[in-house]
Amino acid sequence: MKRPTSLDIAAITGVSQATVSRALSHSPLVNDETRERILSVAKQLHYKVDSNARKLRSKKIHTMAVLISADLDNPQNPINPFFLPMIGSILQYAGEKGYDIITSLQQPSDDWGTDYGFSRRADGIIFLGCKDFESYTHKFEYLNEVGDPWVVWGVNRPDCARLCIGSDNEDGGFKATAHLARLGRKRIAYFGKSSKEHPEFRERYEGYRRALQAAGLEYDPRLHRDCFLEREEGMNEVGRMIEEGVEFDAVFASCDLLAMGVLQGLNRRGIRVPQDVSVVGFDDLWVCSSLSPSLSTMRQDTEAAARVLVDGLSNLIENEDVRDIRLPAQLVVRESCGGLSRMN
Amino acid sequence: MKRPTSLDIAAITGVSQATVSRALSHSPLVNDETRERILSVAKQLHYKVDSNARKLRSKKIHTMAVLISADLDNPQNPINPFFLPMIGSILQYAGEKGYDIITSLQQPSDDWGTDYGFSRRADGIIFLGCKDFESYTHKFEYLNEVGDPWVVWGVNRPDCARLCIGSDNEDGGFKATAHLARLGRKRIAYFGKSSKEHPEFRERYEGYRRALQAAGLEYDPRLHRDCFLEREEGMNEVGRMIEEGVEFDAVFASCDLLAMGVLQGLNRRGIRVPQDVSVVGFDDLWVCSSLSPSLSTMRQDTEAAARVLVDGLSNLIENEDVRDIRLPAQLVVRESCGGLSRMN
DNA sequence: TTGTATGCGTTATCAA
DNA sequence: TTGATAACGCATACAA
Repeated sequence: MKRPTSLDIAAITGVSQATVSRALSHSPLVNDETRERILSVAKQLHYKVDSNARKLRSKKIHTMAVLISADLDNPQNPINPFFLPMIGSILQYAGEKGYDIITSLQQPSDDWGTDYGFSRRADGIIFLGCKDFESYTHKFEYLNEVGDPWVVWGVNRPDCARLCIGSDNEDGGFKATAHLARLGRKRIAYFGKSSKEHPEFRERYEGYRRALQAAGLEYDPRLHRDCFLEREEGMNEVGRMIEEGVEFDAVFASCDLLAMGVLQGLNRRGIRVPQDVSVVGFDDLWVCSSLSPSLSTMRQDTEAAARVLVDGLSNLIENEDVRDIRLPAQLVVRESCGGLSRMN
Repeated sequence: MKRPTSLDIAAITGVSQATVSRALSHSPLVNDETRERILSVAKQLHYKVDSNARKLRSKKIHTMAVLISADLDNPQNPINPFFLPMIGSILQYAGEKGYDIITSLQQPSDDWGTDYGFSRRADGIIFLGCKDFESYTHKFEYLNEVGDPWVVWGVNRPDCARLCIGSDNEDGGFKATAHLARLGRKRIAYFGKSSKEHPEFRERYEGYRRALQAAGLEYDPRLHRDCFLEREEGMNEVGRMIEEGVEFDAVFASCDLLAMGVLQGLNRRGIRVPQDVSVVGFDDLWVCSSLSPSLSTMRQDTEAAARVLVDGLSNLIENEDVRDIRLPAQLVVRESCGGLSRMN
């Protein structure tokens, strides 16, 4: 089947190519009856605008690039499962707003400033996470220099990013820890990163510290366990803590994957959750409700996130005002922190 | 910063624009020394080819569309987690092969035949799954009429698709069931679809039937439980089976999400896994090893799948020979089916 | 409200 | 090995 062009439609309809173009881009400068005729012929021939020609000619190309933080050393599971529903909602919502999405993994070798804007493949970029913000700083700065709009999820670094969107991590860390304290837990451990290279985890850590203070609990560095995103790390780290003889009765893990590892580690050592140790995670991965014990966690609203990201980037592209947004993270109580049971 | 064009590079280098274009597209028709000069200037200016101009002019646009099967009624989790690592690997591998990827959810309203090829947004389409193949048949047929190359994962329908790629579901279903029979299980239930609308699950079901026969076990329709992709369905269905008084000592669930629901349902009723009932799933989602009991399953190799899909579509696009491929599914034994424990 | 003419930044064809 | 020149299919300034 041959692909028809706007010239074909014009010839059949008996109008000029320009009028066809106008009719198809919903220009008001076209007679209703003419438009009807054009649209009907276009539909009959299954005509679609050549997106490349359109993008070449127009200033805006109505396309967003989504760059996903990925662990390329782990081909089995390169993308953090937290991002899955977010990607789904971004695809859905951006589609509704008329944006195409091109997706890519964050490659350290890439030159984002030119790979998208300069090659005119996208009007702007959404960064989903960023494993180590510091090491990418110069890339982001170059992106700013080039002038391409971009938004980043999670990382709160207004010094560098024109628009930062994420959950209110400090508040989330506070709520999680405060809940554990309210349950009477006195020796609450923090599992996760806390350095400035990982701003979103650092914030959760700061919330943890504030909650300890608010509850009158002393901070003990031995309860501060440095680990990152993997289940295995959580499992190993909790084992190490036990071997070191550190006493604890609760764990706030800065993400659910770590929390899952902690649950597994405790389980293997016969430590009961929540009777002996309460555990709260962060993210609310879909699997939390299927674990046993089911995992209490700070829920991040990925659907809202997707909307705010797409709207924010869209505003940047259109040169409208934007402002950073912190979405509230919400405590979801399940079995792993005692109290209510069988909830969800 | 202003975006440079090939004309700018030409002016600076003192050659014609045509030569610049040739140098940048690795044409052999250009003097080595000239090429060096051009590339160095291009690099200095951060020049990138305008992909829209290139795609407009050339026949092939080196872009694949990935259409993901999605449950749009479930905005919280529209994409099946099974696809996550596959998407990651597709992005990675297609990128290495020089293909752009545009991603979209399968919208029932879309006109795939023209939305991609006719709008020249992609050279071909990869379908990740398909909730109900029958209802989409006419769409696929139209796609064939239009001549756009496409590949589908999972569904084996050579009558319609030029290229079908998936796991060997029948063999997988057989192996899972045969393993349960080997453990001495006599009353093995099948959870999942079995109608022709869902070819990949039907095949798993057929493997189940064949294994029953091979083991000399009688087929009992009461052990044949119709349900689909959700954890909840698995949980509800196992409850229903128990209420109906159907005796069973094993479950082969046609996907891990169902199996997870089954585990939960059994757990709530105090039925022990694997002592009372053995459970085997299908997929090997990343969470299988974190459940308790950890879930035995038929592993689908998503990384191999990604390669085969991308290579297959690439071959279709280049008019080379293709042939359907069934990747072997591999039994992964974990706690839920007894036998070994603490494996993985 | 419509048509004419031009150009977006490439790749491809031809001639040199 | 290179340069001039013609498309690619559309959007838009301008004229009518």
